[in-house]
Amino acid sequence: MEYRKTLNLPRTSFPMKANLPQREAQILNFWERKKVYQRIREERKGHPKYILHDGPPYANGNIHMGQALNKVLKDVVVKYKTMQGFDSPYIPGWDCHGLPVEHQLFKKLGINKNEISRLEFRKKAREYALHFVKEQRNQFKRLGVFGRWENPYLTLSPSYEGEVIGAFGKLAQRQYIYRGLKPIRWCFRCQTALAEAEIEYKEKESPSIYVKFPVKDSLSLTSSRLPVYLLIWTTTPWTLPANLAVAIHPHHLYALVQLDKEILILAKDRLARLKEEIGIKPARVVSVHEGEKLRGLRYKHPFINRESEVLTANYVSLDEGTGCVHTAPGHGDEDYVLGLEHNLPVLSPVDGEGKFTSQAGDLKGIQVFEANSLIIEKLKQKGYLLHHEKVVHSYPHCWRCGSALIYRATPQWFLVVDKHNLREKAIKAVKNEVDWIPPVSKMRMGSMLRERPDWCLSRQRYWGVGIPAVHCQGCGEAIIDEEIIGKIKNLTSKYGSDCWFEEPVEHILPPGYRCPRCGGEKFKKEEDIIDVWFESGVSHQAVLVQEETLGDPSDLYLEGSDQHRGWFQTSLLTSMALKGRPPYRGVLTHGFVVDSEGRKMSKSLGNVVDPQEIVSTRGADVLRLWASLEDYTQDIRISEEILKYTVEVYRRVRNTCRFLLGNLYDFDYLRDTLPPEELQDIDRWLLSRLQKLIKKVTASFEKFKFHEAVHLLHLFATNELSSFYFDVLKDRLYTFPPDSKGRKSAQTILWHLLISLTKLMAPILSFTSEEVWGYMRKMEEGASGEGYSPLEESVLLSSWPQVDNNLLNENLETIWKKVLKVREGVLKKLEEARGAEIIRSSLEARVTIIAPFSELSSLKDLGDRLKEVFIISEVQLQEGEELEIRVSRAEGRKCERCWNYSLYVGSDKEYPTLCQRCRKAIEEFTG
RNA sequence: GGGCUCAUAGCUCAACCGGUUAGAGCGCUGUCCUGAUAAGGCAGAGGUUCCUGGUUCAAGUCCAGGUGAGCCCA
Repeated sequence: MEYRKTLNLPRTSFPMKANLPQREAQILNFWERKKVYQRIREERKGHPKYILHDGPPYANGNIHMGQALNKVLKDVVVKYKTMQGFDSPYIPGWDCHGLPVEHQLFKKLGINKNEISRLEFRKKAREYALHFVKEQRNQFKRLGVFGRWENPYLTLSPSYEGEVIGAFGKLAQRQYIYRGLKPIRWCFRCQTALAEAEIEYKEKESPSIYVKFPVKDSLSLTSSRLPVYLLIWTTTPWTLPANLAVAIHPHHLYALVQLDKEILILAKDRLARLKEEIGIKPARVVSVHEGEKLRGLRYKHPFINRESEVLTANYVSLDEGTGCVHTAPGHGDEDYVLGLEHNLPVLSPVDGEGKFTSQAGDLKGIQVFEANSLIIEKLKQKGYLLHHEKVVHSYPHCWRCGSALIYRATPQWFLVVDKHNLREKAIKAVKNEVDWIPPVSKMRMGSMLRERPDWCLSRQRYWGVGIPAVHCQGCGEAIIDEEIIGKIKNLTSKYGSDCWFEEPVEHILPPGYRCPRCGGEKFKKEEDIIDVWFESGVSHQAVLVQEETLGDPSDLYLEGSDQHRGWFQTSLLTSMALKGRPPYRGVLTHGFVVDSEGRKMSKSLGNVVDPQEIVSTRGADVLRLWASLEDYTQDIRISEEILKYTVEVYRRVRNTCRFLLGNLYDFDYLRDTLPPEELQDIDRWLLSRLQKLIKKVTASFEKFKFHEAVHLLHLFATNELSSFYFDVLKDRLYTFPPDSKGRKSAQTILWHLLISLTKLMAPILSFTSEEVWGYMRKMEEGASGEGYSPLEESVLLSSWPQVDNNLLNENLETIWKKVLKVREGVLKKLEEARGAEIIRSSLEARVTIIAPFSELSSLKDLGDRLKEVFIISEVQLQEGEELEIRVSRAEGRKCERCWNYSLYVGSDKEYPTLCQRCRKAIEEFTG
């Protein structure tokens, strides 16, 4: 007889090979068809809310690994909270305005700003942004991310834009907004401001000059009667008319160096190089002073009737120049910031064409680069030029027209960070009102807030929301008026931000409007747009408040660590200023995706990993698992090796599910479940272990430590299930009569396991858990024969497994811990016996355990079960001094059906190849 | 250059307040099974805890410096 057919071997159509790319498509389809996300919303209505507010990714290009990671982490949080019973709607958003779209589009069109009208361009930009919103939406959905995808929030939607203007207006009303000068990169050929991304560095030849600035009260430094000069170095002589300070390093040493008939002040450490490079011949070093000591020293401008003084700054470097840095707040970033600190005016006597204005005196009308030689000549005549040569250096150029750029100060709109103690309040809120994960974020946020300058809100761009200000044509006054802003807000909310640029100014102004300063009647609209960071920064107003399913403040913002300066901060500042509290109760940050060496991804390094490729070759669940496998508080590595490992973990989980499904084919949960007291010891033990797993995994999810949860699940599947419990169970599952108590006891556990594990992994392995869930439902329908399953239609509609304290059994766990310890020793001895060719399969073995009485008792209690636990054919227990394990060949013959060795085999005439146990089973089977 | 941070087996992670011989899983090697089978079991080999110095009876853990890397700013 073919006894194999009398066994209850696993049966399932759940495939071992996942073939995720194809299968996931079907599951996505299932979710869509069954409207699972919508049904979650309906079923959670009225439950406590958990709001994760989506930081809008930029609608430009396909999604990259970082965005994929970010969205998956968000999805894991939302799904977990949902299964925990929260009403956790997720409304994804996109950042649609701004430079990257504008820049990319200009590139694509092959034109510049002057070759297209603003409105025409904006129309194209809109299409461009919306195109990528659509693309990215599909890519995110493909990752299995649940959310209100059909109606996301877009920063270019009229209602959002209206809120942006409203927020700007309110801040202005509360005097947070002012107008000031700030140097920006300027292309005088294109007559436009340029952003960092639009700058190309190219070699350029510039003059390199060393200039002497006469010191006024040199007596404080030296008793010498010789004239004393600060020696500065610059490659932009044309910025000298705007010189308002000399910066030196506070902690470096500066030398007074006597030349022929003069004394120069320069950094001591530069002296040797300068002797070499420009050939100065010092007679002697008069004295040496710490930079700090020279602070406040006054000097005369070399050709303008003006006095300024020496300031100290940490950015002063001794790598080049003289250590005395010519400072023109209107012509450089560092200069500007230093100037702000010392209340220097932002002098910038240069117009949009790059020509000097009347502020530059007799240089008026001369183009700045052409003025270089005139200025050098002037310095020479006055005797202030120490040295002059030419250098070739890397210099910023316009990406479009290729001309050299200049720094030029222009009027900009700012948000004052110190108004009404905003900065202090924000820092306090960071400290006391927000939960930062990981905790170091708190410090980082705090120190960034402490240091940040006022927020420049204006951009000289096309693609964004116009700043709702008007300028009086008569006196040039820039006006922000509550009434005007109210009107713009309404118009914009209805028609979108184009209306600001479309409508003539008269339509916007209230009838008979006059300039509050000069009474003028003619106005023009502000042309600048609002910084996109301001747009996304007010999403708490435009989204959290406006969307009735959400709420303000939110529970969590979850973004990459770059958002400490970005969204976390802009959102915090605007919320503090508008509402006096943060927009979030918690902030979670993750690191950046880097390669196997920990280096960032870049095209030039050739180490870029594409999420879409992972999805199409290995599946979204693999990507989701990868995102959950690593500790995201640090940088997250990805490589072929790591992906292979991820697939291995996935395989283990999948096969565990398959084994469970395969052994439950004839199990009807409602009919066959045994109550705990009727379960076998080992089964109750496993149930206790499962409760602990649920407890630990839940705790990990609560702490957002997904990698911990994954490790726990993987470890459980490997150590407790695959290598022990399942292995032991096989004999009972396969060889016991189908409806025997022993087998049903095992199956009861398997069912518990399957349902719990499937749920525990659902937030992460959403596709696979849904797939498993579907098989479970089908099984249930089949078993009950009623086409009805007690299981929810989707695992994501089900609830998180609860720990059943009644199933926890410390006593059992202690006993089994001992048994497992002994098992370890047995396995080692079995391996030795295998090596000595005494046995091959462990069932060929007979094991004798000699141990002290105290150790022996728990083993004895197991009785016949003990050999099952060791998967051997015979076990003998003996009392002895200390633990000893002996292995020999089992007696008797191998049962053809269960493969156990027994003396009974051969004794039965009817079933000569069976053991006693199988004989009974067979009778049940045939009878 | 400044702010914040990281570095533990080939990989992913552990190691409470400083306290025995730094632990797991995967991978690797060997091996068994062929009734989870493009599965599964067992055993074994892998570590100068990035480097240098210091504090301490004792350092992966604390301190200083260096190297490499990341985010942000300049």
